[in-house]
Amino acid sequence: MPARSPRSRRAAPAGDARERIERTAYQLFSQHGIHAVGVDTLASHAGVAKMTLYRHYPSKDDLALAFLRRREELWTRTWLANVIRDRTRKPAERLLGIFDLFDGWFRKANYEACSFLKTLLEHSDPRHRVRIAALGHVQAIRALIIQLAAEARVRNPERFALQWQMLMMGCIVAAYAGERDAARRAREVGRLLLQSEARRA
Amino acid sequence: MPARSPRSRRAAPAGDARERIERTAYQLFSQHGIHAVGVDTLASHAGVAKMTLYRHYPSKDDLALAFLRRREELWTRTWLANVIRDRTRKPAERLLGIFDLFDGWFRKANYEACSFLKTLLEHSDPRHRVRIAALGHVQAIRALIIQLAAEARVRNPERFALQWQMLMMGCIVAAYAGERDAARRAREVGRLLLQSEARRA
DNA sequence: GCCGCGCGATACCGGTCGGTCTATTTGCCG
DNA sequence: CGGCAAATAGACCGACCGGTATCGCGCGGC
Repeated sequence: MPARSPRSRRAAPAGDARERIERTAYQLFSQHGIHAVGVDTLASHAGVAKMTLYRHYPSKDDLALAFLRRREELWTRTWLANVIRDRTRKPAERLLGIFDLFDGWFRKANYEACSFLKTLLEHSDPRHRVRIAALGHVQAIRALIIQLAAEARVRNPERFALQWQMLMMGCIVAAYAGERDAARRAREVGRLLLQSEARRA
Repeated sequence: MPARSPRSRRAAPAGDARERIERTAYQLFSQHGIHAVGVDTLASHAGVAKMTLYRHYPSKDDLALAFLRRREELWTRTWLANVIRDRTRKPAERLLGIFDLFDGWFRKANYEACSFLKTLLEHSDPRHRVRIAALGHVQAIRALIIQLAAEARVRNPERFALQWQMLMMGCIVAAYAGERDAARRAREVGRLLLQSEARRA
């Protein structure tokens, strides 16, 4: 239990509103982007008064930040990282498995692309908090790949990870442009990259 | 001369406003995205009355369409396609030259990323005219790559072009995320892809 | 020399934006 | 039971959204 405050407050109903808000923000923001969803829409979809929303989050930007954090928790950590590690113990296969995972993702009916990229692209001001946060989440994914690359005993994990992530981002965008086989095609390139970078221990 | 209408109209001052509008739209839309720029901002930056703007373009969407067309003319055709063809006659070098060109682009002070991708990502409705147009422009780029790939006698030009374009888009996004060497890293992967796909005649 | 039209300026339209305020209800706690 | 915190609905704010209407000016063609 996440220690609501110095002194224990409500028990059952409390936190319920906050959770509904954040869940709704996750759905709407990830599907339509942040700019495209107004706070009124958000509050009504969450079944919550606007004032309740503003009690929990000082501004829409803060809510956007919370959305990105949740996205990292659900998408990056729970979905990407964990599933990849559960699939196989062979590091190279784990890297390639990213694209197998992507393949299923791309075929979802309402494929929403990567929220971090969408957020990044829709905030042109480099000093904006939300953009900076999105950037951090992109780098968190890179950190993950660096680790996998190191386990795969790649020559230069940092460089490799940058290239691998470019492949990932490229196929995410390609899939959003309607290319159904983007993941498979990216996987083929990934295999090439892996072959050229791998060194036997 | 583009045949202004059935009967000749004004000579010198006419079309001036239209040109200013479109040039301003190009600057502002490519830098900040379409949603982020309002028509009032646009008109005032162009030094034009709002009504003049609406006389030339029925709606903001139509102006956005014109912006994308201009982007294809200036960016895709004039910059990308022509420069690539002028650099060398060797098809494989032309393909790799894309990333050399990108390298300079990424280092521009106000690097604005790819307008087609940004437009695509900020329109989630797949039936929206502007999104569909952006998609068309992305495919125009692919057509260009397919041609270069065919000239390079690649095994499967369509598949190759899709993979090559994923590399391009991936490094465009990576550069937007602040990765200064994205073009060089993408070029390395491109060389791998080229080596594996090339067949000697 | 006058008419027409492209243009600029400005006010306006209904709607939505992010954000605030108030008055009221609800429900847990000591 | 009384008090307090959380949540509610809804009005309200100034600003801006895309888009329209009106009017007056200046210039070019007949």
